[in-house]
Amino acid sequence: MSKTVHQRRPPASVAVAVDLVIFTVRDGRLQVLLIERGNTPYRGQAALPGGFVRDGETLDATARRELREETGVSADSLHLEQLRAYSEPDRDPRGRIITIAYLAIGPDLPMPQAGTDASAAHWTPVSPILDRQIALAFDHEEILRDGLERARSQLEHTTIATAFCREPFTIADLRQIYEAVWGVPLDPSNFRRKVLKTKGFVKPIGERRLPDIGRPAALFHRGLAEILTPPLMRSGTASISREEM
Amino acid sequence: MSKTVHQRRPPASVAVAVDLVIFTVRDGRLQVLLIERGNTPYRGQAALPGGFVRDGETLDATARRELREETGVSADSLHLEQLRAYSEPDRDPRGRIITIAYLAIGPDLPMPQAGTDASAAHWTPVSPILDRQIALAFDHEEILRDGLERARSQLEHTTIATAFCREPFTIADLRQIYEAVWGVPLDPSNFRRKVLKTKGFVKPIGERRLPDIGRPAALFHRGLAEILTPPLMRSGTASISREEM
DNA sequence: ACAAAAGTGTTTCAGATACACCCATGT
DNA sequence: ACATGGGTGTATCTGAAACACTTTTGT
Repeated sequence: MSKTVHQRRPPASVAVAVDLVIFTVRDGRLQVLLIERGNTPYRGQAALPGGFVRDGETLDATARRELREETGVSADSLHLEQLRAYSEPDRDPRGRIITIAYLAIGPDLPMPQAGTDASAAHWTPVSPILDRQIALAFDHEEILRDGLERARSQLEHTTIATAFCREPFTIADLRQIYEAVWGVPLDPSNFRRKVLKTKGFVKPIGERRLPDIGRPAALFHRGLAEILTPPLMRSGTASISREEM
Repeated sequence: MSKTVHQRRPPASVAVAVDLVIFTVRDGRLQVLLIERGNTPYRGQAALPGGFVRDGETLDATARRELREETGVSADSLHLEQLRAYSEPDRDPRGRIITIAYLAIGPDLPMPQAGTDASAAHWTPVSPILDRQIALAFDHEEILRDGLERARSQLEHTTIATAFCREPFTIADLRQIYEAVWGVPLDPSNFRRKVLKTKGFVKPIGERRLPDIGRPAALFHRGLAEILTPPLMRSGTASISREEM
C-alpha cells in the first residue's frame, strides 16, 4: 500500500547536542572560547562549549542558551549561525551523540565571569590549535577548522566583520579584523575605499577617536547591509585545488 | 566540582531524519525529485524524499541510502553535500523530529523505476513550487528554497555544474546548466572562455558531437578541480539587501 | 620638527562585457 | 545557398592593486 517504506521503520532516537565555535579578536589575534572539561571523557582537556537540546527547543534556542550560560552575554548582540551536523557514530565515547555546530562571533568580551558557568571558559588563540600544539576533545578540532573556514568565507561575502567590533569602531579596527581572521596584511588605503564604497557596510557618526599617537580616526556604526556586493576578496589570485592535462 | 553543568543534564532523545533536495536539469529547466506521500500526515501531498537515521549510521550514509532507495542510483556518481538542520519543535505533527537536509545533484536520470521505492517519485519543475502553485508537505518548501540558494551559490564557487551533466558533455551543455539554475541567459562566447581558462574545470577528450543542426561541438569530461578561482560570478553588479544614510 | 597613523590621488594592469565575425555542419 | 549553433577576435570599460603623497594629531 504505502510506497514510502522509509517512513514505516520506527525512528532510532539519538541524543542531539549543540557545540559552539565562538570567535573574537583580542590583541590582534583570532581567539576561540574553550572550556576545560570537568568530567570524563577527555577530563581536563579543552573543548568547545556546548550542551544537549531540550524538549521543545529549537537548535538556535539551544545555541543561544548555551552562549548565555557559557559567556554570560545575551546572544542578541552576537552573530550566530548554524555550521553543520557531525554524526560519526563513535565521535563521543559515551554513546551515539549527533552534534550540530554553531558559529558565534562577537567583540572582545569581558570574560570569564566568576561565579557562573563561564568561570571554566577562557579565550585561546586559534593558531596553536591549528598547529596541533593544543589538542581538543572529541572531534572539536575538525569543527573548529570548519568554523574558521566559514568565518573566513563570510568575511568575503557578508558584513559579519562588524560583529567582531565594539561600536563605534574605526576603519582600521575593521581592517584588523580581516587581517587577524585571514592572516594576511591588507593595504589600508584600498581597504578603506572598498568599505566606504559598499553602501550599507558602515555608517559614519561624525565623531573621531584620538589614538595614543597619530591622526584621529573617523568613527562608524554598523550599516544595515548584510551581503557584500561585490564580495571583498581575499587574495585576488589564489591557487586552484589541483592541476591536470 | 564539575563546572560543565550542561553535560550533567540527561540528554533528551529525539528522532533524527534526513531529507534530500535532489536536483537535475531536464528540458532546460531545473527540476527536483519529489515523492507523493502515502501516509498521514500530508497524505497525497508532494514531499522531499527522506527517512530516519539508523543505528551506527552517519548522516551521510543515511543520505546515500535514501538516495539509492528513492532513485535506484548509487550515490557514487552524484554530488552530495549537507545543507543544514531544521529543528522547529512543531515542524512535524507526529512529534519531535529534527531533520538534516542534504543537497544532491545529478544528471538527467532514468527515473522512476517501477517495482522500487522510486515508483512513487517524480521529477517536478522547481518554478511552480517557488510560485506557490504546488505546496510541499512539512517545511519542505523552505528546505527546497535553501537548497536552491546553495546550488546557485555553489555554481559560482565550485565545479558542481559538471555533476548535472552526463559525460561527455559540451560547453553549451554546461552553460545551459548555469542558465537553468540561475535563471539568466549567459553570453556563450564569454562563458566558454571563462570555463576553458579555469584550469581543471573541464578536460577535452578530442571528440565531437554532431547536433541535429549546426556545427559539431567539442566534448569534455569533468576536470579534477573542485574550487573555481576566480569564481564564476552571476551578474557582476547585483543589488545589496538594504540602503541607508 | 618629527613620528605615526589617517586619508586622498594617481597610475597601471587584469579581467569582464559586448559584440562583430568566422567556422562547420545538415537541409 | 542558407540556417544554426560552435567558436574566435577585439575594443571598451570597470575595478583592484600598488604606492606616492597630504593631513592631523601627540611629543
